Amino acid sequence: MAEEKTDRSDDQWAQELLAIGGEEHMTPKQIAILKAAVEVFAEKGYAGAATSEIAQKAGVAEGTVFRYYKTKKDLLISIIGPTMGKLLAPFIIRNFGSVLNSPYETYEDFLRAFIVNRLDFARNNFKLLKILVQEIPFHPSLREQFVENVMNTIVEKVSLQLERFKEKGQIADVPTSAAIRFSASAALGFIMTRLLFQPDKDWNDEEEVEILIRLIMHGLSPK
Amino acid sequence: MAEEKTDRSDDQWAQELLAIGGEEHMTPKQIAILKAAVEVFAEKGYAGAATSEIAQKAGVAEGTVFRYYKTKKDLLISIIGPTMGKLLAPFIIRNFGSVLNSPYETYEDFLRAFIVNRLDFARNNFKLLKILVQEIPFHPSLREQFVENVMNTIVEKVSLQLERFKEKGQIADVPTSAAIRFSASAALGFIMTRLLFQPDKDWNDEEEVEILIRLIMHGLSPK
Amino acid sequence: MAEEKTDRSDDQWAQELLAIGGEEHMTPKQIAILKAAVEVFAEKGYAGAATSEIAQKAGVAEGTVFRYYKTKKDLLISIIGPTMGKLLAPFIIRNFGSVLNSPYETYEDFLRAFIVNRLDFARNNFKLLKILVQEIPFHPSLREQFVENVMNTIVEKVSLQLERFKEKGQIADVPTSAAIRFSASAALGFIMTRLLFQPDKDWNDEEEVEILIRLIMHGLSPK
Amino acid sequence: MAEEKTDRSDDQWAQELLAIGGEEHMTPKQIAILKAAVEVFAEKGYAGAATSEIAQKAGVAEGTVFRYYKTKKDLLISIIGPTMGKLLAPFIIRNFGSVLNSPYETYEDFLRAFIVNRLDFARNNFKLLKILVQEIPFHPSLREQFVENVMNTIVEKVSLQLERFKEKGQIADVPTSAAIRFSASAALGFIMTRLLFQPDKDWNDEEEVEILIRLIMHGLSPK
DNA sequence: CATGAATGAGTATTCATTCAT
DNA sequence: AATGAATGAATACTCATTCAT
Repeated sequence: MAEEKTDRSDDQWAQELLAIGGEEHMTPKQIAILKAAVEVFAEKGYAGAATSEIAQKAGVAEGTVFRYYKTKKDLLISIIGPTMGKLLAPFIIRNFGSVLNSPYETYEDFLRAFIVNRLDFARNNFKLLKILVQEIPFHPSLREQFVENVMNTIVEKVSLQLERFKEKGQIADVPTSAAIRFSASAALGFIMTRLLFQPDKDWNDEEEVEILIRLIMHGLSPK
Repeated sequence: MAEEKTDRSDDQWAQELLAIGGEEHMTPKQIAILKAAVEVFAEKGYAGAATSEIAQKAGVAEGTVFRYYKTKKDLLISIIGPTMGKLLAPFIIRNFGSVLNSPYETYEDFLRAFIVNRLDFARNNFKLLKILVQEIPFHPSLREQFVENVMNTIVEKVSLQLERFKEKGQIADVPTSAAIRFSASAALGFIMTRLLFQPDKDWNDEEEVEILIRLIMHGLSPK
Repeated sequence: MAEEKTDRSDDQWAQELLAIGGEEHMTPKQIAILKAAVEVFAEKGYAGAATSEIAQKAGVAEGTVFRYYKTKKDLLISIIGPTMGKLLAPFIIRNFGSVLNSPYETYEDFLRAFIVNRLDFARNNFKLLKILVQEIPFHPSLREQFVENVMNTIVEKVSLQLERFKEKGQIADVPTSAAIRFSASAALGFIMTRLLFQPDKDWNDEEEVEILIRLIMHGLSPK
Repeated sequence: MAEEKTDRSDDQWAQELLAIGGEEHMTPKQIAILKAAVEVFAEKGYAGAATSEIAQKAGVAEGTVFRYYKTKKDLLISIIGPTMGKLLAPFIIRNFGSVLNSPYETYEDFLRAFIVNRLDFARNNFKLLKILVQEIPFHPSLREQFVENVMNTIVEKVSLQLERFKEKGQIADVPTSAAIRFSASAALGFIMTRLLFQPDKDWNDEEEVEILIRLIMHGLSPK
């Protein structure tokens, strides 16, 4: 649960990278390459990034990059792949097994946990996510993988939860897909505004999250 | 109001391009180049697009591309610039002048008009918007322009409306910025799912919009 | 004797061009093209000059340049050719016919007339000469033409004069070729310093010419 | 004193290049590139030279040229820069320190040493000098550098010598600048005729130099 | 393992020249 | 005669990839 912690310095995603890479069998040079690649891909995009710059930033020779990653695309994939996996982590961990094991009593609790957790993850993996979002449109295989593995998995797992809460009468009787989309959009909109569009604003995260949850749960209509 | 129509074939954005380019004084070749550029930029991204491919797809010689657009970046800007402008169109047109002139009695009406109108625009300008979204991270000048001109304008205009409705007691007393973000996120989430992630699903747009508006207005809580 | 006058404004070589071009059968556009070509060739060199810039500076369409001069090289040659011819003008005019007709009593008089006249010519045709000097190394045909027509002609004509003066005992008994080279070098060195290296210095031309002639005639040895 | 030797084959300037380039740390390929560049620049001029031709003539791939010289202009500068420096060599070496250290008793001796030495240098560095002379008009920075560093240095150093000889009554009382110009013009005129205009003539260099010196010292007047 | 020199296909851009109007 | 749109070969330069050391 390394990514759960807060108060990380900006590029603490280095730790994520180790986890992502499969931990043990990575040499310091390989780690340096991955770190440099994340940096450069995030800044210039895959097509605009030069492997020579990555090598230089990693402090290795140009050829060394290709010793670890046969092609430039391999390097991209070995960054994006694990990042996609990590997006699923909280669901796999927390909801492992059946719905019955779910620790959440209300949808509100579930939402709160989800938003706080993923905001934290996004904060700590900002550059990785930036690459993910930037490159998915240009690599059909990545897109497929993303839709199939990530989106479908999330939708499926959350659907189970949502329907449980619906049955309990905790939430309104709207199509599950619309409800998920609505929740996820509102949450993502906040996370992206928070980290991407206005990162320098003086945010009170806890308060904002509560407002967000209130809006999702009660909408804009007055009591 | 060219972008208001529905049921366009996939690349009917060609018409948009004509309007975007300043209409009358464009030669067929220039139009072909713009169309080809939109196609290729959307598919491969600016950095990954080859001017030679654009020329080939446009059916002109490589040199011809540069007769009309001095640089590759000029070509990008002459696509993105007008697109940004068009994003503002409904606000400028419909809410011209003061808030008092607003034709909307309720926030719900306003929301509905906004979502329908922009969904339609997005449908007809899908590739243009894709380029816009994809390239903004890599061109600081574009980002600035976008934030300053587009986002600030929208936020400002919508703020006025929202506060008017808040005064009327039509919507809850939440911070305006959070309310706007919430509304916009929900709307954008729908539009992107509709067009980007599941374009092939059999959507009933009118119904979906009504559900979406209901969710925004009442949230997920049961009556 | 148009080129004999002094006090010309900087680009009075326009008149030269008319004379050079064969005068009568040139349209205003052709003249404009030639003038523009001289300007651009002098500034950027033949290889670095763009015909489009020449056309623009001449105020004509790009195609028009090629109506008058089939190729870019034609344009260069039609500038350089006549300029080479003009270099010979004073000899052909003044020494027309036999040596006996020569109007000069002493080599000193001849030198003085030559230097003053050619300095004036150089002043009024500065750009033309610049082109000549710059391009001759790169166009073997031009070089041949220059050596054969210009240099040999000058050497031959001056040889006759020089030998006459040598017979008269007016000048020392050195090989004619060395004497010519010596005189021409000293004169050219002054002209180039005067116009090319230090054009802004406050020159007293008459005095300088007298010193130069004294040096050529008497060398550096003290009286 | 590498450049002092005579009887070099045509492109023995290769040795110069090694010295010019900083000697030791040049790979064979880099040397080949420099040699090819000198060849092509001399023949076609900087603007008319194609890097592809340089690469081909050097027997390396196009990319290799740019490994060693980031731009085409870098390549030019790395040829011209050291050549300019070498022009000053004899003054720096021979007249190091003050005028008092000068090894020459008479201006004639000084002239003779200068002409012989520089003729030899020009012979061995013909193409390098050709490039220098050809490109100076088109590169303002080169011109400045040349005037400031080379010309001014030479003029200054020679002025000191000349004035010393003038005081001794060895040479006439003409303005120093005119005397230098006169000497240099006569010498350069000979060197250029010797190497550029009539390289194939059967020259007796020693005799020619003596005549030249006599002309500079005593002019054309008979004894 | 690691290097970095070498490669050559690929890129954006320029420009002399042509030709339909 | 004059135009200027169109061309496409040529140009300087980049970069992912290979390979001998």
